[in-house]
Amino acid sequence: MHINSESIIGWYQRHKRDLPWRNTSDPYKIWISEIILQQTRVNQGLEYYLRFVDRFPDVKTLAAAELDEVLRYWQGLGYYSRARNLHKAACQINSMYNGVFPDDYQQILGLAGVGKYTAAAVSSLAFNAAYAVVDGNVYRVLSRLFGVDTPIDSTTGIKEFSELAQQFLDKSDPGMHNQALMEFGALQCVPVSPRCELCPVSAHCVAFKTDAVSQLPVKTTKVKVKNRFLNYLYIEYNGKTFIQRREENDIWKNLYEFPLIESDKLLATEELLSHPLFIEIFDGISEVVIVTTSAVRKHILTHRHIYATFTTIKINETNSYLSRLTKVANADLDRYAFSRLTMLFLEDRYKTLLE
DNA sequence: GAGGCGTGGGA
DNA sequence: TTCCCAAGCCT
Repeated sequence: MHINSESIIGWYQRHKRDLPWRNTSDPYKIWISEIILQQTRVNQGLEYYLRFVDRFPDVKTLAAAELDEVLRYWQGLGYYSRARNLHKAACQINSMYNGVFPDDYQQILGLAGVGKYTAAAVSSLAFNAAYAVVDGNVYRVLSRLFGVDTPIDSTTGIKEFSELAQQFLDKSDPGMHNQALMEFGALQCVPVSPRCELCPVSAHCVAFKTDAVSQLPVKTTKVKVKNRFLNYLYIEYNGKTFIQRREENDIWKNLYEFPLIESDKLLATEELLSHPLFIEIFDGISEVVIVTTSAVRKHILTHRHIYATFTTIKINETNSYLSRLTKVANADLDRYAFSRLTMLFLEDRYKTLLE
């Protein structure tokens, strides 16, 4: 290997952003930041990080909290399994390591929600252990620098890049090396139209010299988008409404939502009213008034297109079905974690009420 | 090992 | 508009 990371580390020290998790050696806070930053940009995660560590400053505080509250702090950030696993891992650390964050790579790797990337990041950044991180940035930087066109999402690609990253690692300062490589990928060696004329290693970059920068890294799989149709029932009952907690292994698990009728296509109002579940939900209630049905909301996820409606329904009595749900005053809805889709509906509704 | 899991931003 | 993505992990 005829190039090392020295000039990338130099670039990092000149260009790095001042971020809160870079001003601490607390493995707990470094861990929290790494989980938040999974598949998430710094700008999106920064405020969440600050609020989260303010409310849950250490392992014991996090482990002692209710999952519902942890999810409240995660609301809107996405990939909610991260929050569930953070809570689970805090409990693991409590019971297995007396609340002291482990300093060993294998032990860190054993925590819920921690894979090879996060274990390498936390052990190198907090304990300077010699493990190279391999994240999306590193794939991109290494594939271009060394001209590797093995697909990064293939079994051989994962192995090849993992070995390359470990060889490339500056064992004298693994934490610095890892941060430098990721920041370099995030700010300089960006996915689209990088400014190679400003790059400190372009002279050594195989992709630059062969004009292949725009074609690296190589990825094979393409996500297939499926449609889902969600018909939510926003029920008005004496200033209160009904919500339920999602418990299935599905999108938004453990978040709250309004009573839901999922269908395989868009439903006209008459189809919704005659749906067996709708009939069951309002069974025995004499006066069920359809106040309004929202326009269809298209909620775009990476792998799903969700078409959702919110039907506002007014009732003056309850029944056995509804009594099994959580009845909540409208003013108290902010105590529960909801998906962005539902939050956006609630924000629109609140604005409408003010008009 | 392929599919599932969120959200928001930029070209 | 449409596409790709952004510091992955789990099953």
